[in-house]
Parts: sequence; structure tokens; C-alpha cells
Amino acid sequence: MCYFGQKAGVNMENKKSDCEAINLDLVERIRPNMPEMNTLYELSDFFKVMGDGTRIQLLWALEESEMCVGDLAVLLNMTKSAVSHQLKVLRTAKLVKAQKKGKNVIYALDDYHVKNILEKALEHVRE
Amino acid sequence: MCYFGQKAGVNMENKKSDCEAINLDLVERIRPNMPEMNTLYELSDFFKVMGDGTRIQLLWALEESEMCVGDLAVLLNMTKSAVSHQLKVLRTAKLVKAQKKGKNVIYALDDYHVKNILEKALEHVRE
DNA sequence: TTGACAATTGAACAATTATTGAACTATAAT
DNA sequence: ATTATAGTTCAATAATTGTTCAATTGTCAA
Repeated sequence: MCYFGQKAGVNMENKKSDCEAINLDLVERIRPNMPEMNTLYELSDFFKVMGDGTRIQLLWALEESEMCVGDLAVLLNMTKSAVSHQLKVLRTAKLVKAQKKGKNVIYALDDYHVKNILEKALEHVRE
Repeated sequence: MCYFGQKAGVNMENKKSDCEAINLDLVERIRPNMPEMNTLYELSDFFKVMGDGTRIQLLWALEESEMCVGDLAVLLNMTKSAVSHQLKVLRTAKLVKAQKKGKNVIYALDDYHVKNILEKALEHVRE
């Protein structure tokens, strides 16, 4: 995950178009309404975090119940290591939170928007 | 974009966990509530499409007004080629639609969920 | 037809990323 | 203390992906 970086070869601020606008008025009217670069990076980084099958499964599972890493690993048929890596990504994105309990670390959802967004996305996916 | 494939090294069906469940009851109670693999792939592919700064910009722009490729290229300061590549991704994901008009191809939003999802995502991003 | 412009496409490259396996930390039980 | 278990982290690897550049297609105008 890049969190605040650019994708392969992307450099949003300094790119150059290779053509003139057909409808320059329109373009210049819209330009000020475009989001700030910061907002853009945050938005696409958020979706990048959601854009992974393992992490979607983790969110889905945690929507059912909080769970420790090992249980999540069994549920998803993955190694603890792989699960831990992805949980870290989700935690950094503030989508899940962790709480140490004895030998275990219990993970739980940390954002009430997630369920909402997942539902909307499902609506789209199901035509 | 992989649309229906797996990410680097991912093989959702045949992975192996490296541990036993702490709370097997919980795991087995949740398992049947997990989404089907198909749904999962579709969901994460949808988010993958949204998880790119260029594509977010394109969606945002098209939310303001339909536009041809050249205008989008000028607005985003990118080459027509790069824009066209990303529009194709969005079109395949059924998020935008294209309509030929003379020498130009006019792109427009094709999904009423997108605005909604973008808004929810913004809420999250802005804490 | 010829030339110019708009857009798409394919190959290639650089960068990013998810998993693996091993090493490491921390906690609990004996 | 020692052992075992839970989880994290590091390095390496294989795969994916966004942009660039060049070539191509399609459309309009002269």
C-alpha cells in the first residue's frame, strides 16, 4: 500500500497534456470544482485499501464479530503472517482497531462508514 | 486492472492456514455468512477500479459534465492516451459510458451509485 | 484523395504490492 | 527458567498495473 504516494509512474501535479481543449470554456469552468490533490490522494488511497479480496474478507468477517488474528487466519484459510500484514494495512487506514488481550490481539471494525460503503458497492456490483 | 483475476500470489480458494482456531465455534458460525468468492472478487475489483487517482479525477470531472477525451486530458494534464486507457477501465467497470459524436467521443457517468460511494468515502477520509 | 485531428491500441518499462518463510517479540503455562 | 503459543516484522519473489511512445483507426474538411 502506498497511503500517500503515487502509483507507478504517476505524478499528478506535473503531467503534460498532448492536445488542446475542444471546449476550453467548459474545462476552465470545471477546473476550480476539482478536488484538491490531497483529497484526491486520500480518496484513492482509501479505495486502494478496499480494493483487495483479502482485506474485503477481513472487513466482512469483522462486521460479524471481533476476532483474533489466528481465528481470522483459519476463517480465510491464510497464514497468520499474511493476515497480520493485511490487518496492519487496515489499521493504518483506520478501518479496524486492535486490542491486546493476553496472548491474543483482538481486531474489530473501527469505522461506521465501511458497512455503508460496502452495501452501496454491492448494489453496483449486482447491477 | 485485473477485473476478475487474483492479485499477486492470491489464490483465495486453496490457501492453507498455519494454525488452529482459538475459537472454532465462532469461526464456524461466521463461515457460512461470508460472501461467495464471486461476490468477493466483484467487490474488490470494483474498489480496485476506484483506487486510482486518475480514475477518481475522471469520475469527479464527469460528475460535473460529460466531456470528450481531449478535454479530460487537458483538465487532468495528461496525455490522451493515458486518459483513454483509464476511461476504458472505467467503461469496462460500467462506471462511465461513451458516445461517439463526430470526431469526438463523449464520456459520461453511467452509475448512480458512484456519487453516493464517493460521498461516503469522503466522509471517512475526512475523519 | 489528401491532410489533419480525435481517439484507441499494443508493447514495454518502472513501480507497487500480496504472499511466503524465517526470524523475532511478547505473553502465558508448566 | 523453559517451553509453547500468538502475533509481528523483514527480505525476497512473483505478479499486477499506470504511463509512455509509436502505430493505427476513424472522421471531418478542403
